[in-house]
Amino acid sequence: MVSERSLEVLRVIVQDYVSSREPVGSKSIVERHSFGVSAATIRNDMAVLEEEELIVAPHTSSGRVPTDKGYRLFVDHLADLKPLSRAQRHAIEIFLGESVDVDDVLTRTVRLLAQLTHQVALVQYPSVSRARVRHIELVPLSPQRVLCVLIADSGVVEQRVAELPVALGETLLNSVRARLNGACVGLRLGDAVERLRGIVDQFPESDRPSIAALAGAIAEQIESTRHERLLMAGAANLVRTEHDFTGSIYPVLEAIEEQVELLKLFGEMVNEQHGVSVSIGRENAPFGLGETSVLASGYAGSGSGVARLGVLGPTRMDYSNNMAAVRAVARYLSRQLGE
Amino acid sequence: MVSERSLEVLRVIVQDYVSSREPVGSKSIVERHSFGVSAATIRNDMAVLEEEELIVAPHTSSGRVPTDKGYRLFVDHLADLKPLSRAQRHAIEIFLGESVDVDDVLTRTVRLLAQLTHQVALVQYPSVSRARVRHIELVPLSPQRVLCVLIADSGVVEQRVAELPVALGETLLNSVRARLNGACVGLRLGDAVERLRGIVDQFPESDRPSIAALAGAIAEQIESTRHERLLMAGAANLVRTEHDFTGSIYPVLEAIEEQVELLKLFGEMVNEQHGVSVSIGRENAPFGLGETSVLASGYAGSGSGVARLGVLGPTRMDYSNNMAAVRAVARYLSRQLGE
DNA sequence: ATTAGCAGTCGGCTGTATGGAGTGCTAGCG
DNA sequence: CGCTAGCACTCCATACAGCCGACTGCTAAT
Repeated sequence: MVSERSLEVLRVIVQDYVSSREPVGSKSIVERHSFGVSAATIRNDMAVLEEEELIVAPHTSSGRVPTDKGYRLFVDHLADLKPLSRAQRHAIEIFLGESVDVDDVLTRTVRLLAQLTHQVALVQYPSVSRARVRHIELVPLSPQRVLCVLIADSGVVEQRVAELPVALGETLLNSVRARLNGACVGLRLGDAVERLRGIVDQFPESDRPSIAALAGAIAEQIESTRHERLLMAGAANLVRTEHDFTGSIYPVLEAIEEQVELLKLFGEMVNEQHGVSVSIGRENAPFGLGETSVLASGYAGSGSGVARLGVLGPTRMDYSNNMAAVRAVARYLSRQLGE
Repeated sequence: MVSERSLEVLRVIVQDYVSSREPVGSKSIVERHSFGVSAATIRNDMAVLEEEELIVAPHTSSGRVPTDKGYRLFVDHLADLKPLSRAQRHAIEIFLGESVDVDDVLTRTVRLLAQLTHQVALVQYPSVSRARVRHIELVPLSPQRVLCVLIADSGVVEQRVAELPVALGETLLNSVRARLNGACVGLRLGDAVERLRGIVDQFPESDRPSIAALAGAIAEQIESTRHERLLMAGAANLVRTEHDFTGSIYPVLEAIEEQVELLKLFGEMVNEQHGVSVSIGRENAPFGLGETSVLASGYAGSGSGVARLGVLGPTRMDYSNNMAAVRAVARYLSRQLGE
């Protein structure tokens, strides 16, 4: 039904439409590509593609535009990820190589990705549910307020202030610190939460309320790291591509800032460890992103535990280039964090 | 030259233009406000205002629009900061009251401010140059890598990994930690940097390279906190007001993401401790923000040291409301951090 | 000083004509 | 049977003309 050449036609329609932003007609196809057949033949092929709902004509007599289904076929079978240019690889090395800590490397990564793809870039903080506790530090701020610092082996540092109902002396605090570290270091964060509950009972009754407050604060910290965060960069790029949206980009930006829907989407997308997942157009409608495409890839932090990164942009985007960029950055980031 | 009534006319022109987005004519003024004079009289006043370059007519025969100079006069002499509504005050209390740490309170603040003003909100991290060292923690990650955590009394926590040329044993690390804390706790961050240099000499020669690496990492951390950061929220609001810009909002969003120019602008704006500073339109041209206005106010973190927060939006914005919101949020934030 | 009236200007909207791009269809060719 | 050339048709985009309405500036009268 759909001949080999028809698919080739679909490919060039996607490519030309992405680069020119104009519906592409049969004539311009034979001009720009050497199919060795005439425009009329291409038209027949296009009729087949339209029959299959892979392309559509915005108006009775205008060129054709890929449908969501067309893009889907393109990324699944037609797109060849062109490797990044030497300059681009170099930029990744240089730019990410200078990072000093986890926050820094993620901030740099998200900016870099926005620059490489010219889209909105998103990086999820490493999920630490499977990371392990490296160290717990308690710092008295005032007699009844203690800053709890939790350091995970992924390099992530969480902080929180605990309010104590009863003041704790310095020696007791030291004892608590030692006990906490002894019990929790090396545990997965999830397991640490349970262990924390048992610790309270090991202290004299009078101190328990305060120690319970401390343990509770740390448990909350661990929970809050599950409460995942997202870094964003390149919002300006969305504005640049505003013409590609039928309505306003306002709800899109809102959804991005809101984060929660986006995190859900990320969660559903990435399943395989490697490889870039693509979610196109209406597939994202439940998330208020019906006119956007999202590319995502998992990356592995050192404490294992997989997090995601990717880009978001109009359905009409350069999938080949962007998929390659996402893949490369994800790989490099995994390597960087693994060290 | 400019009569009392002329100024009143300017005021209503600003107000009406802001709320209607349409150039305002003499007729609509006498309809909507009770000046007790006719449209022709208003026209005479408007001629004076135009003479003074406080308003301008986009086309030969259309209503008038305030100029940058007109807005300036308005905010300096005509605007009355209407106090926030009871509901708004309540929202601030509720929303910020739940915060658990400095990062959290700033994130909430910037979102709140964006919501109250319907503009892009900006919050600068508390400058800690005058904050004091509360605690330094060293956590070995591997024999030659140590995570340095620096806790300031403003509640800010900085982290960085130091690479050691030679491994340090646990006891030595403990000794270094004690020495560092003994020397630096209580010092202003700026002073701590100098003190760090002297410490290296107190250890045996063989260990000095590694200890120098540690001290260097901490010194760098302190420096990097000067390297100021900005939180942003409400980018979607900028898109909503896109019509108010003659060109694209692309360069505006870019400037915001870039941060550096914006930080300069913030730095130049806020001088007095209290009160909201306003920078209007072309006054911001050197920063690539010639069509935007920026409202800013200082706020005081606990460790003293003043940082800024504010909003950015099109010149045509509701100055009265937004100045009130910025002032209220700055005050509340100062109080919150002061506790 | 204020007002009423009037002429003049210009933006924005509507309706019409035109050019051009692209399609679908059909008949003919290898 | 696939491919091609040609043709009639559709519809968008643009330009242009004309009209309406809003507003101003000016002048003369109060």
